[in-house]
Amino acid sequence: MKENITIKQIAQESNVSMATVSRYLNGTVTVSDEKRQQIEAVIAKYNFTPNTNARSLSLGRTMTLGIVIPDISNPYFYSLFLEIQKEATLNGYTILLYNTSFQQNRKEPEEEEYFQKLIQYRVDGVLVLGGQIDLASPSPSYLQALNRLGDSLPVVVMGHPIPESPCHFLDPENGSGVTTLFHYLYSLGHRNIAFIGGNAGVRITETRLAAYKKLLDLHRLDSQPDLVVLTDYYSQDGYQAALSLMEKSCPFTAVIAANDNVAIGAIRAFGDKGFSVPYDISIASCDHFSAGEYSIPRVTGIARDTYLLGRLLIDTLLQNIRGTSEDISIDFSSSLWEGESCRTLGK
Amino acid sequence: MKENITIKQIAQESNVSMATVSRYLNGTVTVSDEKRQQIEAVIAKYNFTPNTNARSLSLGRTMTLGIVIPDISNPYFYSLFLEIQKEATLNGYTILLYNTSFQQNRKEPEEEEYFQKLIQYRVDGVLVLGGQIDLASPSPSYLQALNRLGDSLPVVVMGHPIPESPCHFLDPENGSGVTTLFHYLYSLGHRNIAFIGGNAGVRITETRLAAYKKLLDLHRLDSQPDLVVLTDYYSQDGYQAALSLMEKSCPFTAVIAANDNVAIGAIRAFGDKGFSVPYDISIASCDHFSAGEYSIPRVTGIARDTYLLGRLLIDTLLQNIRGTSEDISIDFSSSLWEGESCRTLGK
DNA sequence: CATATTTATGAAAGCGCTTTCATAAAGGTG
DNA sequence: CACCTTTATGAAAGCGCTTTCATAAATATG
Repeated sequence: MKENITIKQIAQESNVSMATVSRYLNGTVTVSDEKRQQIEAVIAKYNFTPNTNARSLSLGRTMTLGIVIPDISNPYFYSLFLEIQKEATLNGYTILLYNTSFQQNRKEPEEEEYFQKLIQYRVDGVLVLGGQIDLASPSPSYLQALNRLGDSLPVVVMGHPIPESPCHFLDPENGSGVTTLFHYLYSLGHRNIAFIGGNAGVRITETRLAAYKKLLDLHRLDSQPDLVVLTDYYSQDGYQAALSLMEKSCPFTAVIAANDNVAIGAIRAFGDKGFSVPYDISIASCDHFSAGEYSIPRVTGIARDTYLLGRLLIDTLLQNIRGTSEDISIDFSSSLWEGESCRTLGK
Repeated sequence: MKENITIKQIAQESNVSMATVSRYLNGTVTVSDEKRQQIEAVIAKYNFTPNTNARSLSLGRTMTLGIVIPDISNPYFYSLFLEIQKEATLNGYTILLYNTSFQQNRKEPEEEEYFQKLIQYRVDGVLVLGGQIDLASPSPSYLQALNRLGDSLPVVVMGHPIPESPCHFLDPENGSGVTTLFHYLYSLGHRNIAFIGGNAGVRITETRLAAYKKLLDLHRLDSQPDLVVLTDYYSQDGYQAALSLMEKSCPFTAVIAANDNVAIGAIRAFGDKGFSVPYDISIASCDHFSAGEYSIPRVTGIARDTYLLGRLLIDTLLQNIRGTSEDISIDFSSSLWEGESCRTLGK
């Protein structure tokens, strides 16, 4: 292992001062040709790379952005992340990623620990994408930790705004996806539409559920509690939800699922019980991604524009860091991707 | 935004020296009750958190581990990551994650940049999981960057060993999965077995392909070049591969796919052309994960023990950091998970 | 050519923390 | 009780970098 070599040593060996080496490295000021060559030679000789910690300490700025994300393997979050990372890099920032594997019933306050760490690392800004913020009522200690974070740094949160918080909020879920799906299924003739969403108590679910109920109301349809099953976002959850839907005796011909994975799990469960999608049951997903394009049948669903959203998130944060805070609002384009999982009723 | 407060200010306001505050924070030495209380009060008042950069600088150690991973959304890598993160945290390390979104034909040398950054950040150790190292012949500049990384820090690489490298290598792929699948399909009566693997030129693919060819040989079966299609690891690749398999006139009754996603894409393609899995064609996956458990039909495949592997990787790195380097070798348990995508031939 | 301006450079202070060294106070020993 | 440990504390140096301030050299200006 090579011992760490410092600017000081580079300076000595190339017969210049530390200041000059530093200036050469940062290009802040022109260095004479002669010295530049000496310096370059010595740097190359030792493969020298400046110590970022020391630099940050001296600069009072780390050029690092923290991002706290509940489940990076979730395609929705992953695509947001990719866009954010790209934009951050272009602006000279390095990303410090914390994947919290947030699960509702988990005891460990992982997110709070990560908030604390981000403060300690003195990152220049933080992006919080979902997680406990999405719970209908986040724990007091979480809220305190988030506020403390917002007090120390520029923070942009993707989720429902919390009153009096020093953070900035951006809430892309307004139930419009459910509305689109509902109208679509309704126009195909479906009147008994079930809803298998994400976890109860989670904001996004509540919003979608509210939209769902409002639509039932609008169309003068009865709201059947038995047609609502809330679970989680994985295939196994869709599977379980579909089973429980079938156990109840309330009839239904169509299902709105929280995302593609849930829809795929449900298709599997229906199939296992002898029902076919879309012939017996239609199913559509609130959150389309590539998994739904290769399943059998392909899952019809709402494709959200993560490209735009990711960009908006990082841009907002960068603006915050630069102090030119300015509230933006954008209509998120989302479109219906049609597979074969829905079918006109009664044909 | 709160201005940053330092140990010095805490010390002044609680009438002790900086040294005492530092000692209190790190618990290195007992501090008298009286002073401790003063200090605690002032810290609470300001919500003070020590600056990690300064700490690292002074300590010459960052308690940070770098991990470079080609695609964290890939379930295989994600499960490795979760295990690694858990173990690292338990040992007091924070993870700096770089997702390279490595793609073979990409021009940008992302990985090399990240190696450089990790050196600059003076992380205490690095884990490189796949990526360009998996190419049959990584570029010279990549190798140089990797070696430079290994020269500066303890580095553990998951991938095929490179001679003379200062890094440690751990190569979990030996083709045994393909062997298991082949025997399984053979025992079901299949003799015309196709292989749709990951990218050509990638080590893991070559290893699996070599195993595949050796098995054909062993069973005295003809090796048909038309039955081998190399693409990538996503569903769309499986889809394309299956199409191209059907275009050729070489008959086959079974397919070994690189992973579940590829298998699912292939099933889709066969279906689109009027063939049913498993009735017309059997298909099995080298890398089983949950996606294959909910597809229709469920995909039979090799489940690799990522729990064990992740643990081995991080343990090896930690040992390296502690200087107690010791080569371990473990047999990776992998087991056959049976779905419904394979069927006895001719019944 | 004398003076004013620009440019290249170095010395040294400072970023926020840890730790060595020194010292004073407290406790233990025969 | 004199002496030796142990324990709690502070002063100050040092980690590797940036940057201000000062200075010397080079160039421009009238």
